[in-house]
Amino acid sequence: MEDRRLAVLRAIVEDYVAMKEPVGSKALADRHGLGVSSATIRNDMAALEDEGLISAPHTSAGRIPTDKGYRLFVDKLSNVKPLSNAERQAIHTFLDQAVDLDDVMMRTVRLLSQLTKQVALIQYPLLGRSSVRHIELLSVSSMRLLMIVIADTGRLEQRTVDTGIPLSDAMLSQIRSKLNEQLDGQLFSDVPDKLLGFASQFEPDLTPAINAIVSTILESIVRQPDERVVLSGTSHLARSSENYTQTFSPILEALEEQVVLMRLLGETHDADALNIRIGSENPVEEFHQASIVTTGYGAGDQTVGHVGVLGPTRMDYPGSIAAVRAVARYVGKIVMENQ
Amino acid sequence: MEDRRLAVLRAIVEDYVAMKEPVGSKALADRHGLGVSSATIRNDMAALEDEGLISAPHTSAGRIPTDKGYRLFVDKLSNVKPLSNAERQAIHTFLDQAVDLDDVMMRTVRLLSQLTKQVALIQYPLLGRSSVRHIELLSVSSMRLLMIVIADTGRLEQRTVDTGIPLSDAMLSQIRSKLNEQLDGQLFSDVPDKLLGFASQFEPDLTPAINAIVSTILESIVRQPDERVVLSGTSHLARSSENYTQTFSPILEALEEQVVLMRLLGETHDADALNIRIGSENPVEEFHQASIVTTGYGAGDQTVGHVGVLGPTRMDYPGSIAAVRAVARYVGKIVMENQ
DNA sequence: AACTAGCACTCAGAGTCCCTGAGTGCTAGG
DNA sequence: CCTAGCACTCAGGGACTCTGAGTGCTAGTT
Repeated sequence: MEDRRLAVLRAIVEDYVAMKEPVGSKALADRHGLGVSSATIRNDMAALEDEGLISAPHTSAGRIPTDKGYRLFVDKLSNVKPLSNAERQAIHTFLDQAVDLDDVMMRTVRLLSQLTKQVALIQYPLLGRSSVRHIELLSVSSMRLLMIVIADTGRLEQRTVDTGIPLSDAMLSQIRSKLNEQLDGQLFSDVPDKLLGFASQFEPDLTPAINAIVSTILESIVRQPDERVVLSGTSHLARSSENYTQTFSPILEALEEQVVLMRLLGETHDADALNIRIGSENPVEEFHQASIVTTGYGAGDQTVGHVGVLGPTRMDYPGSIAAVRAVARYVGKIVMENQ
Repeated sequence: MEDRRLAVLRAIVEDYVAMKEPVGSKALADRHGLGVSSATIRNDMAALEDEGLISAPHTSAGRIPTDKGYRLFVDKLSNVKPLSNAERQAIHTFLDQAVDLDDVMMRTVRLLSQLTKQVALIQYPLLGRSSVRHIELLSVSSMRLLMIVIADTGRLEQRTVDTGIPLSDAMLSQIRSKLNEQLDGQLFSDVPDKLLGFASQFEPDLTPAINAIVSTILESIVRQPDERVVLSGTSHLARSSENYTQTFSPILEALEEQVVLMRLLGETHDADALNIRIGSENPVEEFHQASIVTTGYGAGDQTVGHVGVLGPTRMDYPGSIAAVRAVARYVGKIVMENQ
């Protein structure tokens, strides 16, 4: 009988997700082959309500799952919903067309939002976990140069540096080679150490210029708050959220805050495991009406970033999970194979 | 009397923009010092309606301006609304903090959307009008290399190239120097010409590899459809549009199409002049309920990109125009001074 | 003990009706 | 050419009713 109660919960979640309307005992008895009458289901529903798994918006309406109910469904009751071959195919062909990292990121969110009909988000590969491929220095004017850091994930960081003193081309290329000699292939997290005392390798009168360069490099790779997140598919959110001024507009606003997006995606729990936050479980106030499904991407257990979808708590969890997983796996492969 | 009719139109536009409600003859007579009675204003309004400048949503409501009415207002009746010093100051300090081109673009749309309470858009500097600062080639693996094109606006394009045959480091640096020798400082639009017969400068067995590199360069700079547009402030749109499922969701969707955004921003008319499209004047179906204010940015008469805002036809045109102009001027300065 | 049938009860939402007041157009007079 | 005044229109809001989906509970059945 305990089993049947859970079957009822599952049926409620599934029907509610499909119909977007509170579901009643009669509908359940009819549509799902539970083998009992609606009266029995009513008793079960009353029990489920006591446990806080479902609730009724008003007396004469059906029940809808609570956040706790969705949580139980996700943890215990949902079956994997494998992607169709066509969908798998679409992921591969669409992402393979990407020409550079920006393009990969953009295509990923596009694709994921189309697959899930929700808002998709992806975080650029974290610098801390990738390594330096090359550092380029270009003189812009006599006392100013452009520095470009290239990561093995294809991510680029550029900064202008005011050297304070003019640097000859010869000098510049010497600095460049020394930099690359000592940094190429190093993990970004190791870079600060490797750069300790870097200026001492050059003549003392160059020290201020060298230090300017070094500190710009450090700044460009440490700068965590700048970790970029891109997203797509906000129009799906518009379509699914009914009471829009109260919930929707704040969500849109929050989605423009990089810091908030980082919290949504970044708060890593179990490394690259799938992470689901349902309604009020969410750390950010604005998203108490929404659910988020995220996972890490990268090579093997090495997570270099996160990707996921955001939608109403009433979302198709099995479908979203499958899509996020599949896309994450493929993006990981693409980003890592460039090195 | 013709003058008064126009004054009435102006008053209607201003009141409607401020109140978001159809405005009636009595309200006009009270609030604006037109010096005539409401009955007279009613006659004027009837005339304006005959000319198609205003219309009534229903019999017992006030009037609202038509697209044609807004157009007349914008062309003839609106006064410039200068920005406050605080606003000017905000533009400077906020944009000066930008560390690279991506950051400039992002900060610009943020700022502009906050200033105007509307959706702000900006187009990355067009490659065709800027010139090559440097081309970098890095070997990734034996037969694969990473090519990075750096524009004088700070814009970066990167591509991976499969050379087909292995290239020694010496060879690579030779190619690199030749490339830069011939391309540095050239306008992007001249690059294809300059690269004609480039491969003939090297040994014949390198030809396929060189050609792969050359064609990747060409592809990366020609690729017009990839011209990027970024935007911000969609939540403002959510707040201002009332009948949202019909108009709002499609707009959001259209805003995710780069091609559409390009049409909105890109269709250059009078070089860098201010460009305003009101409601149905708009080339894109989805935006018939919206207005767009755009202008070019760059150095002097040299437009390298466009920037603007998008909002409901009922928008504060004088304010938007002032903000767009001021921001465009400053962005142009920043982007150009990096060279 | 577990299920079912049946019944009384609740209540959101849709439909109807009416009223109000903002706003109009028109006409006659200054 | 303007104004005062009047009759007219009609969206929007409030009050009311009705309906049906859905519930909880109890008594009966297996």
